Amino acid sequence: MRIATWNVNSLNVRLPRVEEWIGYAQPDVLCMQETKLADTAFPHMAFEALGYEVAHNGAGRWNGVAIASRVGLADVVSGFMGDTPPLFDGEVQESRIVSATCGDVRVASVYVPNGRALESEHYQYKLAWFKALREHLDTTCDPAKGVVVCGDFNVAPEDRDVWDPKRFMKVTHTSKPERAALEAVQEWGLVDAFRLLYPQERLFSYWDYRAGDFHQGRGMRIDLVLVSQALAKGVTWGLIDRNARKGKLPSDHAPVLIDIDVPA
DNA sequence: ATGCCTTATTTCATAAGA
Repeated sequence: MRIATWNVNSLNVRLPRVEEWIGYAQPDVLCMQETKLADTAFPHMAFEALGYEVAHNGAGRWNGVAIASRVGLADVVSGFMGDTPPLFDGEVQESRIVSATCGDVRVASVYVPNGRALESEHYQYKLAWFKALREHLDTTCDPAKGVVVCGDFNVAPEDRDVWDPKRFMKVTHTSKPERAALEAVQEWGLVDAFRLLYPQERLFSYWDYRAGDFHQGRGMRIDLVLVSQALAKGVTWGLIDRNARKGKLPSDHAPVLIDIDVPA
């Protein structure tokens, strides 16, 4: 199974690039984030034409996550669970996770809140959201089975996952609490598939649009494919498709794809 | 030291991203 994750930064704008990419990357499952679409506006026909079923959780304007699959799409769940209590008083439920069973694998597409700044209430929300993700896994998934949680985690797991750690001292995406929150999710029973394939490499999945950051190599690795132990043994190949960040109207993120021999 | 760009919308200005 070839599974991929891509923060598309508006599927309205990016649909031609996504269609092109599906054409040559041929993912079995493509998780997308920041579709910025309402469910009613999702371009289902474009994906059906390519042989994919899609589960989408979106309210328009902000956020929005999707799973496109050509190996089946069952038991779709939008959000954490039907009756997840709000993370804080007055929370507007945001569209940041959708789950589905594709083939024999339970897949989640996640878009972790940005956090904005260490002193921001949005940072506290980010940490709370991570905790809710862990609880979601605890209550709805089995770590002994085939599980993939992929998406834009808005956390660089280690210093080597940012272009210059010195410049990430007092900002989000690299702080200890954020990394601990990500680790708590991984401790449920998930490993970073990219690091299985590339133990040392410093490769990135996001580059700011500004200041030529992409061509200067000023990036971060914040888009992750986390796989359960049962699947980790079957990870055979993968890459971050840096070419998809080039050219006309690119997303600011590149897709990450991973090939897995899924045990029967 | 900071912004640089891109997107969507309650659009010709603002919010958000990371």
